[in-house]
Amino acid sequence: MLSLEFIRKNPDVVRRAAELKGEPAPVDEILEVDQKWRAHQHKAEEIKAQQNDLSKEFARTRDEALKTRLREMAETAKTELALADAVKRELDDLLLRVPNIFHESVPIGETEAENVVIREWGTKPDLGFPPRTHYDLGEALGIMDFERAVKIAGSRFAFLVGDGARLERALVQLMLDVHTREHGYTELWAPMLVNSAAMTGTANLPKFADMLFKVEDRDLWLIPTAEVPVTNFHREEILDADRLPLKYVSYSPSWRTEAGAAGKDTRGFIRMHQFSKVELVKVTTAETSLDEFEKLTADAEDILQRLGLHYQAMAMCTGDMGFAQYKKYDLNAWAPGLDRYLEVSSCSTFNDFQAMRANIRYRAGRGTPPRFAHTINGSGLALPRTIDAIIETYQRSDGMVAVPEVLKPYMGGVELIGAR
RNA sequence: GGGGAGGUGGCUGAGUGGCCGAAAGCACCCGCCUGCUAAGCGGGUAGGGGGUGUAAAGCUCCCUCGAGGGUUCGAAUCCCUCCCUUCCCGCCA
Repeated sequence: MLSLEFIRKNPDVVRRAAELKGEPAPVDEILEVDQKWRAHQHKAEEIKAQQNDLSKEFARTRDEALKTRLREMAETAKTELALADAVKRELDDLLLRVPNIFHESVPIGETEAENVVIREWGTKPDLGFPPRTHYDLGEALGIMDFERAVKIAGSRFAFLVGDGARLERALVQLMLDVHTREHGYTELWAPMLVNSAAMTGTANLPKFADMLFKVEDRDLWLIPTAEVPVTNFHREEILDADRLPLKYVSYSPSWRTEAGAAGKDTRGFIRMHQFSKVELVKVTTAETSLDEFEKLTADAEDILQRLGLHYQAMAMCTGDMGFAQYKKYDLNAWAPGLDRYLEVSSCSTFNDFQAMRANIRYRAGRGTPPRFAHTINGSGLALPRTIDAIIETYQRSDGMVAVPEVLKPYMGGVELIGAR
């Protein structure tokens, strides 16, 4: 979230950012409630201070009249504090609903049409024959099964079968190996159900509850991304600055209701209720976060390059960026069969927006006050669409799919999917 | 799931109604001492918020001893509920 102090001092900056993001921001309401809260707070504190003083006096004098007066004061203080607390809760709730501001380098725009391609790697491959889609090939090769998944779970679920499942596992291994051994990330295996506080820390709550699966009768939610448990790993902590940046990589399934995506990407292995993802997370300082964000994006891109997949890196415009993000890049891999780019990674930096919610701080030096950390994350990469791009890019005219060179060590001798 | 013990600052840990936001130790910082290092000596070091400052500093007040509620003039300390840790038993991958 944005600090109350920041909103007090820069209401116009906050209003403008919200407007360009297409998000509502209760700035005026906050300023109003803030006034109210401070008045109550001040009054409550005055009574309390007086009460504390007189209470000490009573300890000495044991004066019964004073005791009666103190009893009344205690009542007054209690009601006034309760009033102040109620207003503060209202204020806190409003603060959680204010979108983040964005970095000055973010392109201004309303829709995805105004996103900007900042990099392109490789070119669209010319296969020399009409490319087929991954779902067509996947079902023909028996490595993807959507029909049976519908039977046991519903739409937007899938089975990967045989070499399909193996391909997914190989990709996870490759990504984890590269990120831990070469990019310096520490692997985390994280809880995949988290509580409301954690969800609030990463800003999935309160605004986006309808995107999440919730466990009945418990304060537990299925994670929509490992970003949630991993970013919250250091919640309520004060870190030493010389330990930063902290770099974590975590493989996990991710669950999303895909509310609001009805009718979109219903065909194929693209937009699933459950999917695997290798997620990169950094916790860093204010000074280094933009730089670390670029490096994290490069780490994700490295995987695409090793896989030999053509992709574009896009800078998201304000309107397409989202509530919590300070700056965001999407990596879109080319899928020849679908004849379109698929978003396989989304890399974001949050400034101190998440850290403030999760209360993650660091101390820059002895005797200096703690500061809120900056958090960064990005997929490195999301599995289904990466698999799609691989299948469609490495397909052959005979309907079989070649295993990319880097994956061969992980495929247990399988070099060609479909050869039996 | 049943029963016992417990949750205090960066860490260890004392504190059973006011003198406690908290002894002591460790760690760390500053200074002194020392040829250097170690030791020693002196001082300092929790977080959040309000008010007052142009800002910082400072001053001042309030809150925080797992969370919430209660008793009391007054709660780290007493009572209740919940969460968590740990031990024993039960169950089970």
